[in-house]
Amino acid sequence: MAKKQRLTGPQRRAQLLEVGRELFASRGYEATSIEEVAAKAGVSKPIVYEHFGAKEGLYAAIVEREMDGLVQGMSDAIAQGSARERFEAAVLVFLTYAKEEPAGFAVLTRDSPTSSARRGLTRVIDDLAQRVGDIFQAEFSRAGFNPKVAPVYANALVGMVTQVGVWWAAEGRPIPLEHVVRHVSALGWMGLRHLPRDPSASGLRTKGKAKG
Amino acid sequence: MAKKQRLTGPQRRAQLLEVGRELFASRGYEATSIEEVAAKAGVSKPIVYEHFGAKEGLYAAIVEREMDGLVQGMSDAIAQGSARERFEAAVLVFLTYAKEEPAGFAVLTRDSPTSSARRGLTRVIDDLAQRVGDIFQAEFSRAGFNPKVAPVYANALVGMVTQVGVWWAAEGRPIPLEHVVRHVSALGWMGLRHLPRDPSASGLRTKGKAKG
DNA sequence: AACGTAACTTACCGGTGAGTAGGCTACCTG
DNA sequence: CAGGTAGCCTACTCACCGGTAAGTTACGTT
Repeated sequence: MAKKQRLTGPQRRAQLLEVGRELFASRGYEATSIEEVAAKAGVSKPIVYEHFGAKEGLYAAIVEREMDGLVQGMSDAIAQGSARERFEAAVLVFLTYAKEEPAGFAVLTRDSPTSSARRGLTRVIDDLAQRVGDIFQAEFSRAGFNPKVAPVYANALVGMVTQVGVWWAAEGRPIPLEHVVRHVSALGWMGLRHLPRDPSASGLRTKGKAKG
Repeated sequence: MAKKQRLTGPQRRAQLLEVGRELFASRGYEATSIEEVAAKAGVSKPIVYEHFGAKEGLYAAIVEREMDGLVQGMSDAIAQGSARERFEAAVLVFLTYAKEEPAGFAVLTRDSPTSSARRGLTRVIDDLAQRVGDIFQAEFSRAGFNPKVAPVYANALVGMVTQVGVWWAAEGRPIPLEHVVRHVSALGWMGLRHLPRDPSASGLRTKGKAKG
């Protein structure tokens, strides 16, 4: 136990976000109690309410922070390059995030509280898919495809990467990050039909942080 | 309100499974109470416990039934045909299930109870991915690929179809089933690179029920 | 009609967890 | 040192929910 010490408001707030993220990640929203969060932060319950108002407030703040970091990283990744390079870069950023921020990743892939039912799409990943969908929509129109089906592809790709990330994390990352990125990229880009026996050569840049 | 009427054991059990499925689907596991299930079935709490022992028992029974139906349908679908045909057939069965059994689909894609932590893999979809992975493993070895990466592809494909299904259902199915199947199949088979402008001709059979 | 039993009920216990009222304490400032 | 205030705590309330004990009612069978 660290020495019980008074923190400033912002410091305590940041610590609570961190602790809450860990707990929501491992237990899920409903199964995590504010009491637990407070205890793990070495503080009493009302402090949490002072900072975040309610349980959902804490959850929302955590999700928003994670979302921003991830989306920011992905936006940077797809800013330039060929279509394929941008695709690979996006996969790389996503899986890097899954690796380096496992708790944040777990929160984003888990269920949200039932009450926050924003416009039918409840899960957070849907939000990400929608952002990708917006990008696709533009590209599709430009390339002469029917833009109405853009969300299908956006959701397919996001779901693909997400599920791989979930499996990879749950399994203790049995395969190096770069290999996973290459295989997923190969599948997304070339499809099952033209899978290369060893998908390696692709001018892949190996750096890329997800959080700002 | 229907006339309050005594049912036989099996009848009541079936009704409780149905009611429970609906509630778990819309609220999630933790946020659904047995009292709610009992009330919606027009019956008192102990009846539920008589049939299923505990809350998790009811949940497990529901999940198992849904899983069996879905996996059965998919097994049938991939029993014969070329690789591509089997792939398309599997996608068709999966999305047909999402369409015709929305509640069951929602239960399967939602979070599971935290306590049933079977060896790290908690979510049900992971289970499905594993079954697909087993199939892939064999095919990969046969085709001279590294079987260790088979799960990557299995999870990628399952995640792809799942997320499309979630989006499609949440959005009120804005696109006909056959179109979604064709686009997803095209992406999975040919990749982003060789997307056909109108992925239609493919000898797709349009029937296929998920449940037995 | 008497009986057995399957279906069902009321009424409770114990525990947990969200959220709050009101007070205490360390520290900075004049 | 006086006083304000930011950070913090104890001690509740209230509601809900999982699970159970014990008793009641409908109904087919002999």
